[in-house]
Amino acid sequence: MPTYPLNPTAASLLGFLHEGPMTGWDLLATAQLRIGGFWSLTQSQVYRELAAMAAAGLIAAGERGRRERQPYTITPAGRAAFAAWVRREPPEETIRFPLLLTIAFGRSVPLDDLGRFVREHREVHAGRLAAYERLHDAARTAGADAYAMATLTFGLTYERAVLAWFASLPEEMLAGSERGDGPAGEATSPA
Amino acid sequence: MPTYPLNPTAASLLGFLHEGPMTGWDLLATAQLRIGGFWSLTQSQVYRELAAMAAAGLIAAGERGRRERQPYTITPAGRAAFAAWVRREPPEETIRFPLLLTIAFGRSVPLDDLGRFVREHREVHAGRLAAYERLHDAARTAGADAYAMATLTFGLTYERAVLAWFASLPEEMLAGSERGDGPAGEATSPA
DNA sequence: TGGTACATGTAACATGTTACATGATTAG
DNA sequence: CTAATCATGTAACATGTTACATGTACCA
Repeated sequence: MPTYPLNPTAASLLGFLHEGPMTGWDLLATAQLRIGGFWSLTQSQVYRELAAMAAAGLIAAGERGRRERQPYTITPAGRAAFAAWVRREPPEETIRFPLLLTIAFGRSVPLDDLGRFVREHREVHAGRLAAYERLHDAARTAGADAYAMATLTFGLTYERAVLAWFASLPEEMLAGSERGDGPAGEATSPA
Repeated sequence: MPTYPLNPTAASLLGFLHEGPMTGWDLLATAQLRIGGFWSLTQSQVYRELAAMAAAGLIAAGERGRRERQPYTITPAGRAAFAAWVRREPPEETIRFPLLLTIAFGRSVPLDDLGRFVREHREVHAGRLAAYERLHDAARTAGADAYAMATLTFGLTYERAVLAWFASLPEEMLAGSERGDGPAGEATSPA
């Protein structure tokens, strides 16, 4: 066995296929829900990895269902490849946070724009925190295992930290007029 | 002006070149220090982007110095391209955290391995927090601008949150025998 | 009968990673 | 004189992104 070199995206798909046969569409949805918070993937990647893994014998295509649904089943070789992957040393995380780049070069950004960017991102994170809170509660209620809880707790912790950081920013970075941000007017700019 | 489509990595290099001519080597070091915490880049990318930007007229190569050092200067076209880039809407961040994948599939990981992975990563983050604390202090003392402080504060906040999350994990996920983890023996396991 | 959600797939390109090749300069 | 560090660059490949093409089934 030459131990086909799995990448983390492919390995995750194999991981989900341990729970039963699934189609690319289902796998994408499952992955985005369960690992999407710390491992992004796209539809295109999913189909590519599935095709590659099928060619390598790690998964087997089943019969098409309705709407051309193409289910895949994990093979013994797939289980072996996954088992080898999951016990490797995980590399460190990478974060790519474009808003922080914009802030790092903030001297060059018109203040109105910078303020708008910061406020918009803050709202996005507030929304994500709310979503994690719902997911976390639901998982706890449903008696999810400690591994699922740990990942959800990470999301919660991360989003709270990001919001705390937003709150710590000096006011100038949050200010700036509303521009293109709703039904204009109403901008109660003080001072 | 067709507004050459900058990617964030190239744009960042242009951003640093506003401070004066620099070589690829210097740019790499500068970038890793100033934005490396939230925007990873490699040596190979730096040279590739510099070559592409020079070809596009955004930067100009100066005379070679000692040791083949090749300094680049930003051109007016480069400043214009950067100015356009920096006021675009920044996309959302992407995080790719392999350890969390390993935990998500933790059911399939031998407990000793999982514990070791978690402990090792915790140490890495403790080290990074310490590094951020030093950088943050130094920057404050040196009177760095609010933009630099904001990015350093992000690093601090993020690393503290990650460590808090590690501390919140159930003990089983941190346990497991020491294996390959130093000069064996001495394992004062209590209880 | 027309729009929306489902579902798969490809193509083209951009970006990121790893490894290697080459050579200059400095410090010991 | 030799090892370490500085410094640039390329090649090959892996991964990620965006856009498009195609068709099915459901539901109002």
